[in-house]
Amino acid sequence: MATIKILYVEDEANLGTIVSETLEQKGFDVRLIADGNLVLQACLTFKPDIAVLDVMLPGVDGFTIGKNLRLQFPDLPIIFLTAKTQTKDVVEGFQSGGTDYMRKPFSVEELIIRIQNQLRLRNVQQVASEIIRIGKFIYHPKKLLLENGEHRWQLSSREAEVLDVFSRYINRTIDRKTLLLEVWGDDSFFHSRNLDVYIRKLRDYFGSTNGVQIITLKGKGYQFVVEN
Amino acid sequence: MATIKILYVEDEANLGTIVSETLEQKGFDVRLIADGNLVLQACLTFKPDIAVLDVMLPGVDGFTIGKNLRLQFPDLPIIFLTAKTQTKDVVEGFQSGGTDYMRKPFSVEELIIRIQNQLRLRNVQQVASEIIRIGKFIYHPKKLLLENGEHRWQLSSREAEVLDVFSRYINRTIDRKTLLLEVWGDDSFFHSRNLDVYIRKLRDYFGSTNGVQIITLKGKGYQFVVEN
DNA sequence: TCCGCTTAACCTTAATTAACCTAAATTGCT
DNA sequence: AGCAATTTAGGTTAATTAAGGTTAAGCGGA
Repeated sequence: MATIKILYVEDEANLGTIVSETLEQKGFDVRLIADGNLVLQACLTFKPDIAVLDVMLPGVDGFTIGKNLRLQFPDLPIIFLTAKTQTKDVVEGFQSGGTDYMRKPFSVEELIIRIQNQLRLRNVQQVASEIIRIGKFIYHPKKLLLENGEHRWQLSSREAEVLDVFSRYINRTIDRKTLLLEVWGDDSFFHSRNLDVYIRKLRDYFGSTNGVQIITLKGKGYQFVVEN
Repeated sequence: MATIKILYVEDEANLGTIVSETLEQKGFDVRLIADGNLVLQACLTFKPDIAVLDVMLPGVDGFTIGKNLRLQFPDLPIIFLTAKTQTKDVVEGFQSGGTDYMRKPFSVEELIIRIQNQLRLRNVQQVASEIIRIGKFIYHPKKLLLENGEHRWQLSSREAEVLDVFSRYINRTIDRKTLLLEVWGDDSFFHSRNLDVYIRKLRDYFGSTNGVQIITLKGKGYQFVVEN
């Protein structure tokens, strides 16, 4: 594998420099950014393998950045760093799309270990995702095939793209905007009407008696309820 | 798959019991084991979705157990718990096959979050079967479903959000401000009128003869009285 | 204690907004 | 051209918010 690229967002200059240098000594390619507003842009150009975000940034909230990153880069591992100690901050961190969470002060060695761990987990998961179980249904994302005991459906590509998103949010809520951004790339009015059409198609596939439901959360999105 | 199964290895009896009970309250199926030598055996019979290992076990070293587990169960998420603070212990944790690592003392809430995070990273399905008993009613928060023997109601998202708060305050008082802040995020005048509307809807669901009452405490909030 | 004032909560309706659904139009293949 | 998939369109329905009149609890002063 090529060098691992780390996007590191940290506003404290001293800390940022020290950590960056240490990571670079260990062979990582580090892009240090102090301004939270530049993160999305940097992700597009730098294409990091992992993002490390300080949460306590001036101006923008690190969790908000995390959420936006997650929308644009569904598979990017994100480690939050924060001085906050309350459990609810940890909760918020994971809900904001984080894949790991560390409290400050932290040791750089531990950060490195956790970075490597995240990359390892991501690889494991990517290999494993050939088949996704959705209640009594089985979805083959690579083949665009959805089946249950009785039927199999060859999905169209749009149908599959929407279901891909849903399959990552089993028994969780998906906001409409996430869906629109991931599938159509923007959340304009027309695409929104469009999404309605595909929600309808998925609901038709799942039926009303198979323990898989897409519940509308008006003004928010959907709850993808899957009974086991 | 039914509920999520957690293998929890902990030799301190008190701590083990408390954590197990809390996890069970949250709907997990927990197998508590005190003796590290029994872990492999328990994994074979119990088939957990995730393992939580205390590292400081008498006799066997938790890291060694982790390594063995990893050999036998390459995809099992493992969270190490330890009082050790040194970075090298964290390093050893991850090298021993761990997928996450927490320092003692820890909050059970954070443990739950990290468990769910590990499961999410592995695409293990979360359960939709969590239920809350409210007198003769059963509320399914994940499905936004309220039922008693006679009826079932698919709640709207706002109705469910308000009931979510109430369900945490069974036979206790909730102040109006708490409700407003949790559901609408602020306690402005309009949202306050708005809350009235939803209180009314909930009262309609519960009816006047089913032993569930929302009693007004004027100027303070509500008392959520539930007979058993 | 009783009366009246104040204020919070109740209740109903209207307005707004979001989502649903169906079908027609368009696009993009082959 | 013909077909399937996708997008566009618009009428319909439902959830939510906003508004305002009504009721009643609580409180202070006589």
